[in-house]
Amino acid sequence: MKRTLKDKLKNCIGASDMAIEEVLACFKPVKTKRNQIIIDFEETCKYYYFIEKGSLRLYTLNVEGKESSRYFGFEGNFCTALPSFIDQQPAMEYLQSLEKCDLLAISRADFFKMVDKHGFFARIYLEILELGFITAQKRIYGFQGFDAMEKVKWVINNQPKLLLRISNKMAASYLGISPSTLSRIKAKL
Amino acid sequence: MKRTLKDKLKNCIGASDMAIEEVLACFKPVKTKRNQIIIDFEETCKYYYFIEKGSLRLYTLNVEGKESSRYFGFEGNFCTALPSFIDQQPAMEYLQSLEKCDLLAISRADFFKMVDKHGFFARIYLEILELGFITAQKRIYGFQGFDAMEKVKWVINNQPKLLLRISNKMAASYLGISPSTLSRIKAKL
DNA sequence: TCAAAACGTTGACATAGGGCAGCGTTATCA
DNA sequence: TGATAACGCTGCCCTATGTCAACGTTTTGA
Repeated sequence: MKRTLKDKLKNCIGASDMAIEEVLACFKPVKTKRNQIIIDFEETCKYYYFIEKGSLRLYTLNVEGKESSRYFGFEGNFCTALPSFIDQQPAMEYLQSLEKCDLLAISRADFFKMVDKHGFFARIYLEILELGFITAQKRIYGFQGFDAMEKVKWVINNQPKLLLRISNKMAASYLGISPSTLSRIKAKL
Repeated sequence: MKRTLKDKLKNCIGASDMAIEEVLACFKPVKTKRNQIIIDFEETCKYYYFIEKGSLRLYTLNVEGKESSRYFGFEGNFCTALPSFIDQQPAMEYLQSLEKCDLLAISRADFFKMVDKHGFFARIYLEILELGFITAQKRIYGFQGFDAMEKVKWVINNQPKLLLRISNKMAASYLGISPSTLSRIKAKL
C-alpha cells in the first residue's frame, strides 16, 4: 500500500527507521476514479499527494474555457496544487486524476510538522522546490520564442515519457499549441 | 553599503543581532558597470547576489541568437543563475547588469553554511524558492494560450514595475513577442 | 458487448504576429 | 557636448498556426 513511498524515504540519507515510520503514518490512502477532480478551482489545497499508482494532471481554464496543463505526475511523484498549498489561497487550477489512482495524502499541518521535525523530510521538501523551480525555468526558456516543431522536440528530449503516456489533446495543452498542430507535427517526424 | 540587506535581514523573525552580523559578514561588495556580464553562458554560478542598487537581468540566447529574458531584479532583490547555483552545472544563461550596480555577493559555500546554521536564513532561502516557484507557475499559466495583447495586460497587472523600468526590447524578450508587436500593442492602450 | 462519445487526423481557410526597412528620437561615452 | 549608435514606431508583406468541419478509429462504461 505504501510500498513506493517507503522505498523513496528509505533512500534518503539520515532517515532512521523510526523517523520513516512516523512520516509514513501521516499519509492516508486515497483511491480515485478516472478523471476525478481532486482539487477544484476555487478550493484551497489542504493535502500533499504522493502517487503510488496512476497519474495526475494539474491544469487550469482560461476565460474562453481553453485548457492549459502545467504538470503531469506519475507513480513515485509528489503532486499537489503547490502554490495554493503553500500560501493557502484558492488554487485557481484543477488537480485531476487521469486514471484510477492509489494516492497517499498528508495534511498540510502534518506535512510542515514533519518538515520541522525531520531533517531528511525537510530536505525532500527543499528538493521538490528546487526541482520544481529548475524545471519551470527550463520550460520557460524551452518554450519562449520557439515554434511548435521546436517545442515538441524540446519535450521529446526533456520529458520523453510525456508524449507516450499522455493524450494528444493534453500534451497539446501542455505545449501551448492546438491538437491539430501537434498532430501535423507528429506526422512529420 | 549593506543598508538595504541589513534592513531586510532585520525584518526576519528569530534573527539575533549576532546572527545577522555573521550573515552580513559573508557578503562582499561588488560594483558593476552598465551592461556587464556577471555570469557567462558556460560559467558555473558560484555566488548569490543581493542588489543594493541598480538592476539585473537573467536571459539566454537560442540557437538563432534570439534573446529570451526570464527575470529582472531590482534594489532589494536577491538574484543569481539559481539552477546553476543549486546543481553546479554550466548556467546556460547570462546574468547581466542593466545599470551601474552595487551588489553584495555571497559564495555558495558560505550561503549553504548560513542556511544550515541559521534558521532565519534557511527560511529566507525557502521563501526565495517558494516565491520563485509560484511566480514561474503563474507565468506559465499567464502566458500559455494567450495572445500578445493579453500577455501585456497580464504583466501590467502582475509586475507593474516591469514595463516602466525596462526597455521595450527587453520587455518583449520577456513576453516572448517581437519588439514591433509590443510597440503596436502599447499604441492601442 | 455494444452504442455513444471522445479522440486523432487531415484539408481548407483565416489571421495574428514576425521580419524587414525607413525614419525620427533618445541615449551614450569619449 | 557632439558624433554615433541604439532604440521606438509604423507600414508592408508573408508564414506559421489557429479554427472549423468531416470522417474514421478508439475508448468507455452501462
